[in-house]
Amino acid sequence: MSHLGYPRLMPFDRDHVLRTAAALLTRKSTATMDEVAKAAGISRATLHRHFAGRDALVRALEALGIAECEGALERARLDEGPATEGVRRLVREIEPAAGLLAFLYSENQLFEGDGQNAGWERIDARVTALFRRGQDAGEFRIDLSPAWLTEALYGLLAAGAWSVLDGKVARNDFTFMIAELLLGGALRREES
Amino acid sequence: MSHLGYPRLMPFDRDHVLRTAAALLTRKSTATMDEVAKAAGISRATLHRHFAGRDALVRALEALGIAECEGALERARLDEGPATEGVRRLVREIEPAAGLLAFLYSENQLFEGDGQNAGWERIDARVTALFRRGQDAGEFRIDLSPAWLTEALYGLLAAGAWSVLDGKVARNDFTFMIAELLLGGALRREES
DNA sequence: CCGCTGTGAGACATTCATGTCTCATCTGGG
DNA sequence: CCCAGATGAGACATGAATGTCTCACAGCGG
Repeated sequence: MSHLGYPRLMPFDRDHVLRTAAALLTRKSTATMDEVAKAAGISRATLHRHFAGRDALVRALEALGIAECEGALERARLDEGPATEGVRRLVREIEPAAGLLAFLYSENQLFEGDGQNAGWERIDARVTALFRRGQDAGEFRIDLSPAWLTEALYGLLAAGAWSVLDGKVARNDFTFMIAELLLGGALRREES
Repeated sequence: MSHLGYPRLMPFDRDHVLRTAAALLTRKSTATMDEVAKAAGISRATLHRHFAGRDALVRALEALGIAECEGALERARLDEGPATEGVRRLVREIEPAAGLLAFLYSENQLFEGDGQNAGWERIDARVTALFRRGQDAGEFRIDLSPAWLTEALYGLLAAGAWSVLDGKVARNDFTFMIAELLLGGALRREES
């Protein structure tokens, strides 16, 4: 597996580099530019040719995360049908990006003070609106604010992603666990 | 507020330093030793006299977090009464340490590979046992594993702590929000 | 065949946090 | 009063990551 015999010159694949970096930084948020480059199979020089520095790389990852989120929001069609099903679709669609989001979730603590990226605000607004719609429709309880439900969703996504990475839970259970806990909670229902 | 007129020599207060460091690192996880020292009102030299380095400081914070957790576990008396009330008591008791735990929660991603501190394993075991007891008693649903409920609790505690820091939710709602979401979920109940 | 473009490898300077050290000063006890 | 202990301030060396640069070479098109 180490070398395939062709240490040839690879053309630069921006998307591949970003996704590899996301996967690495999710596991090791302090990885150096050199480690990122090696993980992506390119040289540090090339990495630096395309991303001015670590900040630029993280910002590109943030943009990727925002794009993935907005794609998931579109595919989940949050405006259609019951809000409950919208939440389930959202969790399902966002699952592939959960690792990247978990990294950004812990990294974004640094962005306080300089006004966070407008992209996150738009995403927040759409998710919050979903929970508010569910409350107005009588599906969701009204004693938990939409803002908190949104933050709780993020926290559960990150917890789920890390739990999968640590092998504490099975990847196949990811969507079910998060959606079920967020929607129904831990308490057993009295079945009708 | 800047100077009280007495820039005198302060005796070293280990607990005060640790708690100040925890508060700072919760907001800015990359704070330098110099920033930690200034925040605690001591010189970098003194800080380094008592903590061999950043690793030692983080480890001391980890030990503090473990101690706070175990204290909360004791006070919550998880073995008494319904597991549901045990969860509520645990969240209430652990609230003062939530910021520190949120920091350690994101920092502990680094500890992978070298075998994490045995203290966390003990805490994990006690919390997991609480959820399992609730399942056995018929209080909690059985299609969500105790391990996931434990991880979800950590994730919600971190999300709650960061939300309070960001001013997105009120500090007074912390315990209620976390316990209610974890136990009951977002769905509205059919009241009897 | 030749030249252009982009890459890999590595050298190099710079920056920054860290860790160690010295020295002056303050505090408290004998 | 004087000495021991501990702190604050700052200088200094170290190491790591970063950012910049050069050079050789592979691919690709004319």
